[in-house]
Amino acid sequence: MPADRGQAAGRPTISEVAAEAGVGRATAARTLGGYGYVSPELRERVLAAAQKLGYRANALARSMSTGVSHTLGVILADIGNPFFAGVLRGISDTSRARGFDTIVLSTYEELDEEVAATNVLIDKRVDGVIIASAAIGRAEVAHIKAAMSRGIPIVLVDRAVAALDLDTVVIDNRDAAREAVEVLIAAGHRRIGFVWGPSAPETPTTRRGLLSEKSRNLWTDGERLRGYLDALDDARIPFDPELVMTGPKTEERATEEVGRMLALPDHVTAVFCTETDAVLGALRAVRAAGLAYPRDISLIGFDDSAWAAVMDPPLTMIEQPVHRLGAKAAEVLLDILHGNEPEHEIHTLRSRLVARSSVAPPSA
Amino acid sequence: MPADRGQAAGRPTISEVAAEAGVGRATAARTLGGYGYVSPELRERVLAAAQKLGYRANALARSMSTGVSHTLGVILADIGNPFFAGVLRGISDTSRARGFDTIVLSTYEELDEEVAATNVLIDKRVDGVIIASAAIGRAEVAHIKAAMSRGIPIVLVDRAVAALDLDTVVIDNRDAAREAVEVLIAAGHRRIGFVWGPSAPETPTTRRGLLSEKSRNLWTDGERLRGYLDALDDARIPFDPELVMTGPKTEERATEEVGRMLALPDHVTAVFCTETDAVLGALRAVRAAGLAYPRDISLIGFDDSAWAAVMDPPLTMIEQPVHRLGAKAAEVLLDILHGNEPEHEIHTLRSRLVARSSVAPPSA
DNA sequence: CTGTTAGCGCTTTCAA
DNA sequence: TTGAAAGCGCTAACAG
Repeated sequence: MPADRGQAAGRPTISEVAAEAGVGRATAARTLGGYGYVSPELRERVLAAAQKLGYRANALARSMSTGVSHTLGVILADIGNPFFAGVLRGISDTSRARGFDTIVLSTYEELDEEVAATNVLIDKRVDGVIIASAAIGRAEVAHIKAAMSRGIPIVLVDRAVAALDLDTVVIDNRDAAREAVEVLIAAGHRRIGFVWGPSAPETPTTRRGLLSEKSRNLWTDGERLRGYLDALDDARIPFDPELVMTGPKTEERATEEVGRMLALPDHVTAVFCTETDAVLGALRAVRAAGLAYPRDISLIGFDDSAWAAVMDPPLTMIEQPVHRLGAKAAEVLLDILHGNEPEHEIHTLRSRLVARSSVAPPSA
Repeated sequence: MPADRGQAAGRPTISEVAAEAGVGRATAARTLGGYGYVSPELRERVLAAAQKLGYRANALARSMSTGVSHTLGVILADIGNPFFAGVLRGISDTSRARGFDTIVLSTYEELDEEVAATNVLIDKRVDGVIIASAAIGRAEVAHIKAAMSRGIPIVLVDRAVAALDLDTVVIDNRDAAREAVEVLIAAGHRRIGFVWGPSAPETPTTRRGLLSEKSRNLWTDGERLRGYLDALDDARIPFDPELVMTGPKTEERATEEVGRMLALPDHVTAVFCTETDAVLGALRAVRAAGLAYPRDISLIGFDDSAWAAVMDPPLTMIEQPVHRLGAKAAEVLLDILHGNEPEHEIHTLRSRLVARSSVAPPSA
């Protein structure tokens, strides 16, 4: 075996430090590892030797023998999405402060990727995992259950999964959506578009169909749709399937669909958007139709952004506590790692409707 | 030593698989590790045993003996910033495709954090590091040189560091800025604001002061400032320190400063912004002054966004190939890990000025 | 082609 | 208090 296998040039080991200091391996390990008793004298010598050689502990070796890697795994839909980027920042800020680093994997809502990501994290022996899962039904959670049965602490973030008894950090999407739609209703709207709805293979036209698992809603999407329906029900406004967008969840599609809703004989006078790209699409449709908000149409959307505030007029948006969402998830996970493992619960954080100027009464 | 130290419940080792299959450790290791020769027959037995026990290789142990962790370290300013989130996505997409995962650390432009992050990555024995360094002078690169001397391959992204001979992936910030300012000049502007400039302790009023190291420009900021100056020089427009923002780089400050430039007797008729938040601040200042773009003032900014396209009027912006920046950095690093290590070079990617509607001739 | 054996660098008993 | 020695799970010589 080549002498330098596994160690590049100039990476002294604890044995070398011990030799340099003229003490035993264990003594060096104790002082450098910060555990056990060591006389001040030897301690000094070891420290000096370590300093001289530029010693840095090999975290891998340490993890091997302690079984703790001080690394957390994070599985998200898309690290390039501002929402998840914010969540990740929350996670990494708080875990870093407690001495943990993070390995992040994006799934792009692909269940296969999620499974693969889970396996990677298991293999790398992360101490715990935070995951925004795309899993919906019981049939899709096998990989998570497998990880659980291996004793890996897991906390869910952004999306709850009914089939899993796990700590979960979310906002009340249903309530947030209901509140937003209520604002629209209070302003006098009755024809309110919903963008975007489920990307079902075939367009469901009933409430049941819309909410069914087959239409493959993400949990958040389903909740937001329910909130929309709640508000309609409370105001006794009949549900009209023509006012909910279906199909691929893209900005382009949202533009088309809002365009369609705007062209209906009994057209929409307001649109509620469940995501940033949906808002963008709606905005384009409004402009393409030669209309202006909030005069001709009112708008409220999910996921506030600094840009929303500088739009003219500024947009009324739902703000999620992105950083806090991640921070809380990390806190809960770290607590579990610290041995505090009470009942698993769902931690619901508060979102906030930021009222600006994209809502007005419907034009006569 | 407790029997289960380092291994949680139900994590079979290769020895257990070997035992179950009734073969030697090495044979099991060979088939599971995918190296060496194993007869089809034994191979089958091992695979079956592994399957039955739910065996997953311990990547940590593997790394210990091979000296390869299949993990890349990434050090960025702020993972919550859309630019870096995009870069990270590029990095993680391409490294993931080649079997590498990433540990990400944010520094918030704090050199201390950058040093700490570097150490963490050294300790965790990542195979290579990609870093957007805040280091400027020779005095600030010790941590990177230390990592280099330890034999860790490093590639720089987004920011070049003159004191370091490393592969570097950037865009030509100077040229991009020059091009943008030239567009403004071509439209007839001569009083062009620059937001934001260096956050020097005291406001430098000379070109030299502005560009000096003491004013602590990030490399990108310095380059963009140079590009601005280049364009001015080419058009023989005198440089006026009053038109460059100084102080903290925040949206609020940008609002103040653009407000000030707008109120000058010989006020600005166009503003060039070097960052998204600067654009946002400028937009607020314009509105606060009761003005409208591009009629009263023209605007061009760095870092295009989907929002910029739906503004009314849409904003002319400089688009950076964020994903590509990250992807290229990862490719270069992975190539080095693969043994291809030609000369270190600076890879300059193309940015693009996306002409929309925020530039018009100055109003008479 | 297979099994034995010796590490990788660290932690942790255990006896001195 | 300190050092010797075993072990974490895997890879890789080497002998058979």
